[in-house]
Amino acid sequence: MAEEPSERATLWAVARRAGVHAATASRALNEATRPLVAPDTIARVLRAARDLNYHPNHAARSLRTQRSMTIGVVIPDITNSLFPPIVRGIEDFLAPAGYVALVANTGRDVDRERVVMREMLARSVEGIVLATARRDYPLLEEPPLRGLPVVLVNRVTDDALFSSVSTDDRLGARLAVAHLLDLGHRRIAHIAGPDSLSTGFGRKSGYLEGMRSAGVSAPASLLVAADSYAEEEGYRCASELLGRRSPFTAILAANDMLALGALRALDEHGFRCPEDYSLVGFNDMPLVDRITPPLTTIRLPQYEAGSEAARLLLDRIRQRDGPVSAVLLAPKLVVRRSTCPPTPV
Amino acid sequence: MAEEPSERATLWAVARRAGVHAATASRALNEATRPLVAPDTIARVLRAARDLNYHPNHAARSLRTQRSMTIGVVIPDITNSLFPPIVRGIEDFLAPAGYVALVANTGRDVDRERVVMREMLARSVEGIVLATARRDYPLLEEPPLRGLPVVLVNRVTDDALFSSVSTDDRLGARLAVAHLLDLGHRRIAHIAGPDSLSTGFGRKSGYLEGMRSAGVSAPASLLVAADSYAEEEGYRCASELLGRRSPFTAILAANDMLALGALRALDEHGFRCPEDYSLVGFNDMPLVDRITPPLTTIRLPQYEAGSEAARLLLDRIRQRDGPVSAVLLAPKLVVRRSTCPPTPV
DNA sequence: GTCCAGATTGCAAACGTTTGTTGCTACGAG
DNA sequence: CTCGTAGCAACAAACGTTTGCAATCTGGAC
Repeated sequence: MAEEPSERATLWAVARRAGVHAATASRALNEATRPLVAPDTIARVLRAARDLNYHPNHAARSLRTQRSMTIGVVIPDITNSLFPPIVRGIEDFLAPAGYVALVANTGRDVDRERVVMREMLARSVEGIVLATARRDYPLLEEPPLRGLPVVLVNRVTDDALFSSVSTDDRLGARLAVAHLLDLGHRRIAHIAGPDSLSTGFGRKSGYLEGMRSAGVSAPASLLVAADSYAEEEGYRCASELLGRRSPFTAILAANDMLALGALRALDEHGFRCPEDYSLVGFNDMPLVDRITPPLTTIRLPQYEAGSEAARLLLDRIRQRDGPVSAVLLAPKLVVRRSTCPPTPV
Repeated sequence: MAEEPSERATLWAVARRAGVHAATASRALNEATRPLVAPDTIARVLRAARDLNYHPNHAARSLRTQRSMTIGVVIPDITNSLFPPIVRGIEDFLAPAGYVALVANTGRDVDRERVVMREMLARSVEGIVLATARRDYPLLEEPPLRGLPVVLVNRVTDDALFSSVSTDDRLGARLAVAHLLDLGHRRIAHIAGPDSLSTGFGRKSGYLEGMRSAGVSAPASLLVAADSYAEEEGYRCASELLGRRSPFTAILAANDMLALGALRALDEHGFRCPEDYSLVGFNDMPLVDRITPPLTTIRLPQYEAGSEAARLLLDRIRQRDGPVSAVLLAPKLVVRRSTCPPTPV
């Protein structure tokens, strides 16, 4: 009775116990090849495998089949609350398919991205989900990535060389602008995100479109560009807007962190939100509904973006020459209390 | 000139180009065995490897060396802001050592944990960092994990069978209690976390110790237990406290989410924080400094906990029979505006 | 009775490394 | 001049799978 399965059971062990050749055991164990083997042999093999608590050696299988059942996920920073839901979406979709994700944080460092992708290639990932794209992103065309399935998420490149899943940033910004216009605002400022990112650029475009199509002017004096999505930048940009001579009654920030910075600036200048200035953010980060005032913002379907990206990637892995598709998800305006009609002068 | 490195270069290709045997190339490429080969041979091999853009096949190496250079990380939910810093701490420590982390979310489902660990074992992880431990956690003693290096992080088990890294929860709670006592509070209520988790239990113990050692009574009427760390539970527990006939002037919640729920309860009952009730949380989640009122809380060194856990795990992987150590990190009281002296009646 | 098709299974070669062992060369000591 | 030895490189055998091909067997049609 001395069970001693301390060493991991090998396929040969299973085969021997079932009284067959390893090749037969292999065929019996794999769904796809199972029809090739006789029913009672299948039963014997399965039983032996269970008895020995057999689990196939992943490395050996990878080596033989050239498939790692692993995909890479490259994000700027998991600590940024935008990304955890995306990562979960990816993993939850991947898991049932037997895939597993290698997640790497690269900050905003392109060199680091290069290193990380090499490392992933060394581990033979079958594809990569990339959340670090810039609008112009030559990295993707460098040789090491040649032919590797890639799906962009959240941020996209200008040229649609790769499949992507993103939120309709222009639409989101237009929704926000429309909301402010509805409330009666006309002088609406915009703290734009980096032009190099599709999110920054798209939201700015949406803002401009929204204003223009309503026949409201959006002069340069109402526009200020943030260098990054950091709270500090929001503070700086809002302060700059307030310092300009151009009056406004509302601010649309390109994301919630910028909005939080702007809120702090308003506060320190002795202004109240929303009474003096309405404020709209972007992303609907956790807890922005609990700050003062609860932030009106644009909600992005992040989890769906993640799982959709994973779906696209698996499609592409299974069918290398499939179509390149750019999925646009719809954002949603969430009205809270950081916006109200402008106070009449 | 027709460079055609489309197929991944193999070690043999490198060897051939350098005019040596694959074995020699292997030795030249690996730090540890490099001294065995002649200097100019090393140079030739290195050069050939660079020319061909050679990257060793991970699966083949794993198969041969029986080492996957991969560790598993099991957490309840990456979407919970407590965990991203921990995961980063782990990954940042692992990366320089050439290791990579497989991260899995299991929710609060023990069966899922089992499945996930099996999957990890199938991929031959060399160790596991576990953030899902309960105080009584038989799963760890089941055969599949036999002998696999495991390090617990954040939550620990009662019996110190495995190395662990956690914050000193008792100390944290005592700091919070001391702070409230300093302010003059005497009737301090506690919304405790689940007793099944070391965090819930430890913080409750710390609360009781803190009260007792100051000679202040902590009757059962001031204690209420949450079933989970959900905001909703905080709301329920605070409402229950308010409904009881036992007066109090401050609440120590076992974490920030519970505190947020409590805050909502106070609000809905028409009480103000901190004027009517002081409130202390635990964790210092992002943005709790921006809510109203900014939350006084206990900050945990999460990133350090992660990297420390990774360090312990690597130690153990390299030296299987090393000592079992339980690292306790020091929490820190962060005073904000949700606490103030009790208002005299 | 012969032959063929179909159903099962076994055989053996790969996949790309690492590493124990052996073989070669040259050099210094005796 | 011989021998031992050090330094270096090659050989070959693994690691645990999968899979094309060949081999065996069965039963049925002619």
